[in-house]
Order: sequence, then C-alpha cells, then structure tokens
Amino acid sequence: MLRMSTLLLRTLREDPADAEVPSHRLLVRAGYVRRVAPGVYSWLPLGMRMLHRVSAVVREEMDAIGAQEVLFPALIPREPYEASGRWTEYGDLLFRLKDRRGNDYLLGPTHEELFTLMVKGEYSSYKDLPVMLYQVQTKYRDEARPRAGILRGREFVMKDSYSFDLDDEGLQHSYDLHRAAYVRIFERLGMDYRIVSAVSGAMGGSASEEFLAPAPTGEDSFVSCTSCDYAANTEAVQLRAADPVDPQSQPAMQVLDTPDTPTIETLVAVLAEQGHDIPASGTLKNVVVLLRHPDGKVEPLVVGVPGDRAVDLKRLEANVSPAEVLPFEAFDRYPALVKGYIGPQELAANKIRYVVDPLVVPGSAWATGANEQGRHAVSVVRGRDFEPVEVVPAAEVRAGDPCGRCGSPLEIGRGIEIGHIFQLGRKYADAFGLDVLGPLGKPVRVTMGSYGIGVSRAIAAIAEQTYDEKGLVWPRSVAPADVHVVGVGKGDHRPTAERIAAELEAAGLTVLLDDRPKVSPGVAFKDAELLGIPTTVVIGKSLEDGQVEVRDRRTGDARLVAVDEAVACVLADVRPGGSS
RNA sequence: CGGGGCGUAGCGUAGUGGCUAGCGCGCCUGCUUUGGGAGCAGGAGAUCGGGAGUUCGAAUCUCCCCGCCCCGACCA
Repeated sequence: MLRMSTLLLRTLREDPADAEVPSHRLLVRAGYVRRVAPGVYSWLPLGMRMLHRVSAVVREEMDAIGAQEVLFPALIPREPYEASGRWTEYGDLLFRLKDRRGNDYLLGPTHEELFTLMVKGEYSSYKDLPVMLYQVQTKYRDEARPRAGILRGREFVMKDSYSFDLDDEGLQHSYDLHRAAYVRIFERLGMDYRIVSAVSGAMGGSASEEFLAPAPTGEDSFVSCTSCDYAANTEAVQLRAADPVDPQSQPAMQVLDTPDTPTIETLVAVLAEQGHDIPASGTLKNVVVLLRHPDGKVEPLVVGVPGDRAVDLKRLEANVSPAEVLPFEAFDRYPALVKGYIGPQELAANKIRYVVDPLVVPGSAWATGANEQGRHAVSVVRGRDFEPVEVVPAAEVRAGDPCGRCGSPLEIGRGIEIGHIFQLGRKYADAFGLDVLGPLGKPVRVTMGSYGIGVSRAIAAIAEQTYDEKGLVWPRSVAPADVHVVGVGKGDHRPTAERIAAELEAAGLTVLLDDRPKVSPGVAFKDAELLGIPTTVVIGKSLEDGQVEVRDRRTGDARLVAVDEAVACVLADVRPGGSS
C-alpha cells in the first residue's frame, strides 16, 4: 500500500515556471518527476511505478512474440561505433567521454552495434535464426535542444529490439510480428495512436513505419487521407503530382527585366504589370542549401519548388539522408548563384547540383530567376530549358493536398513519435560481417530489423492525451495505483478508510491511501485530482449514513455506495470483466 | 548556430543605489478547524547564478563569465 503520509511526494500548488507543455507541467506539479539538468529527469516513486507498469506491458508483448530480453551497458567503448561509422555519423548527438587512460567511450544512443556483435559472437548457423532480442534501457542523446520535459530528453528510457533473419521474407515476418505487438502495446497503454509511413532515415533500409500519438505538442507532423487509410509522416508523404506535359508544346523561354523582385511576392506583382498573369504557384522558387555528406564533404544544392510553397527542410533532409542539410550563406563564393534571381537554366553548366520537388513535373513551364540581378525568365520548361539531377520531395505539404494513393484531400496533424519499426537490412551485418553458415555450407549475410518504443516518452504522451484542467488522468493500465482512498474528517473516517484500503489491497489492487494527518478535505481532493489515479474512494461525511463515495477521475462521475459494497464496487470498475 | 526572455529560500514571486532582502505556498512547534488548496501565534530556511569593478554604501549600476526557458532553424 502506498501511504501518502510516508510517500516521497510533494505536490506543487503552482505551475513550475520553466514548464510549458501540459505533460511537463503536470508531471512536475504532481510530483512524478524532477528536473536535474536540461533534458535529464529524476523519477519519484509515483513516476517510477509508471515506468515499471509501462515496461511490464512492453515486456509481456515482446515476450509473447518470442523476443528475448537482454541488457547491454549504456557505457560503450568507441570501437563498435567506429566500425559502423556512427562514431562520426552521429556527430554532436553522441555523448562522448574518456576513461582515465584516455580511451574513448560513449553513452549509447541506440544499440544496433552491440546487438549485432552479440549475435555474431554467439551464433554461427542458419539453424539459429531467426532470433529477436530486446532490452529496456536508458539511452543518451545530446540533443541540440531538449524540450518539453520528458517528451524530448537527453536521457530517456527506451525499449529497443532487433530481429535477425536469413532473408527478406524472414525479415518481413519479424517486422510484421513487431508491428502487431506494437499495436497491442499501445492499445493496452490506452493511447490514441496512428501508424504512419516514415522515411527510414540515417539508419538506411527500406520499409519503415512510425507510431504517432496525436497531440498538439507533438514534434512530428503527419498527413492522413480523408477518404482512404493512407497516413504518413510529412517527411515521407507522397503527393499526387500533375501529369507530365510535352515540353515542345510550351511557348519559348523569354527573359524579362524585373527590377527589385527578390521575393516571389514582388515577382508576381511585377510580372502582372508586364502582362504576364502568373500566380505564385506558377513561379519556381530555387532555394540553396548546403549538403554535408557522411564523409564530411560539403556542397551546395539548389532545390526547386513551386513559388507558393516553402521548402520543408525536415522533409528535404529526410529525403537526402544520410546527408545533412545546413543553411547556405556563401553566395560570394558562387557567382553563378545570384541571390534573389536564381534559375535552374545554367546550374548544370556551373556544376551545381539541382533537384526539384515532384510537383515540378516533366514538361511544366515556370517563371523563375534568370541568374542576373533584376531579371527573371518565363516559360522555363523542365526537360527543355533545364533538367534536375534528381527528384526529391522537399516542398511543404499543406492540408488539402491530394493523397498520393487516391487523390482525396489530405489533412495534417501533429503527433509524438512513440514507436518506430523498420527494416534495417544489412547495414550493420555488413559493417560487422555478420554471417551464418547456410544449409549449403556457404555463409549467408544476415538481414536485420530495428524496433523502438520510447517508454518514458510514452508516459508523457499519455499525459498529453488524457489530462484535463484539474490534473493528470491516467488510463487504468498505467496508473501508479488502481485506486486512491481518501479519508477526510474526524471520528471513525480514518479507521474505515484504513479498513477499505486494506480490503482493496487484499483483493489484489494497488492502493494509494491518503492517510496524511491534518490535511483538509480540499487539499486531499485537489491532490487526488492532480495525481490522476482513475478511481477515488472518499470516506467522509456520508459515512454517517453508512455510505462512501466512489469517484471516477476521467468522467467526474461520483456515486454513493454502502460501506460494505465499496470494495466490490471498486473492483467492478477496475476490472470490468470480473477477471483479475 | 541565431533571436528573444529569465536567474532572489524547496516552489511561485516583490524589490531601479540607502536601515536587518519582503510576500504567498510548502516546512517545523502549539492551539483551534475538518466535504473543496483552513485560522491564529511562534519559528527554521537566501553566499540575491559566479567573478571583477564603480561607490561611503550594490540584489539594484558597468564589464566578463556561467546557467536556464522559449522561438527559429529556408522564403531566393
């Protein structure tokens, strides 16, 4: 039994000044977590219980698909990450440290390397596969900007698992098992979630899906179709583009004097004055970014998008991964790039890479820069006047854009990434030479999948989805206790509260008992609401009539029941099916 | 990395050169109170982020440093 008289818990009457998002504010106020450093939090007893409960759900479902739990160190020597290339690829995101002898170590951001090495070290036959391993462990990432409390921390608890298969078919099977397990996990956690297509990103590999918890404070934006079941991270979305046009059917390119038109807005106005009625969506905006490749090489990249849209840098970066996108400023070193008047016509001749968004379809005609100060060109046609080296989705996606699958309008939402599953392929198997001997006596290169759930983040995400103006409102499956027993007033209220609490505990429930001496009813009620335990039993003035009150935190519903029926009544609420 | 804001007790804050740094919450002692963040009385708790400087006198002015929070990472 959790007794509030002795529980390490102090609720705050006021919001902490440094917390903005609801989950952060409430988890601190309700005494679940405390900040130790930016993005680094301590978990107090109630928060710790939640970590345990969420982890338990995750473990049960992972075990159920046959995954085996292991535990790797968080403190890892440099060598494995050197071998995979991530010692450099991860850049500043990696926490690095040295031991007393000057040897390099890191705090693990994810553990592909060590899992791969473990399988390589223990297994050597195709008969050993497939195998799935997982751990629940603390991860470290030196985020540029930790934010929102435990939603994006630099230290966080993650379940990561990895599958090892002989072939693509096996990988698909392992992936499907994980996907189904994740569905069960997030259902059991009582979360609202969406499965969206994702870009596999820096990890390499092919199929990839994210589990997003829709919430206004989420950092990811995703689109979902209003008529079919297509949903995707905005970075990965495929829009329906217009059909290609025959370039020869377009009028000839024409260069115009357009003084003082460094922006799309000014350009459209000046073109209109000159009799060219071209909307912003008919202009071609050419944005220069700096691309940094994994080998350290840096080059400018010009990206063409319709002028009425911004370049979505996250989407661009996701689609040029593993290269990194940086702001470009060195116009003085590239005279071919005339700031404000860039057009794609001469970029190839100047050996500058030019890519376009799929919205810039083959044969389409555009008004764009003429690569001279104060001049633009109209009827500049893809496939005749310029040709991109590649088509890269990079334009901002807007609500109402056509679904790539069915053409219906898309809607946009924000979500918190709580899970990510993807088919890694052989990147790490190649890096470490992970082979097993096949049935024909020849080595077979193993193929891998990688699957993660943010355990601590899930707690914050649940808070974001369920809180109300009074405080936290936990789903039963993760709440730090099943029932909160509050005894207020004098006389025999307290002994009765003790008795009911003991009976509830004997029935197998986790009970939080407010047995603090001398707290006023108001304080006890406010705290109960702030803490968010799903059911509260109030033993108070109605005891004179032989009744106690059973409250539902989520609905606010309160019922008076006879003292003798209180335990049965609570049990019926906590375990609706009557099972244990 | 850029921009903005902020550092005063465990938490929230007041205090623009002048006496012993004030208030609320929380905490301790006593009495009263007990269905919606109780009352009275007494108390503990602060190197005012750090350093240097100006001054008879600095939380307050100057300089440097450190830390934190938020926003932005592009608009050609």
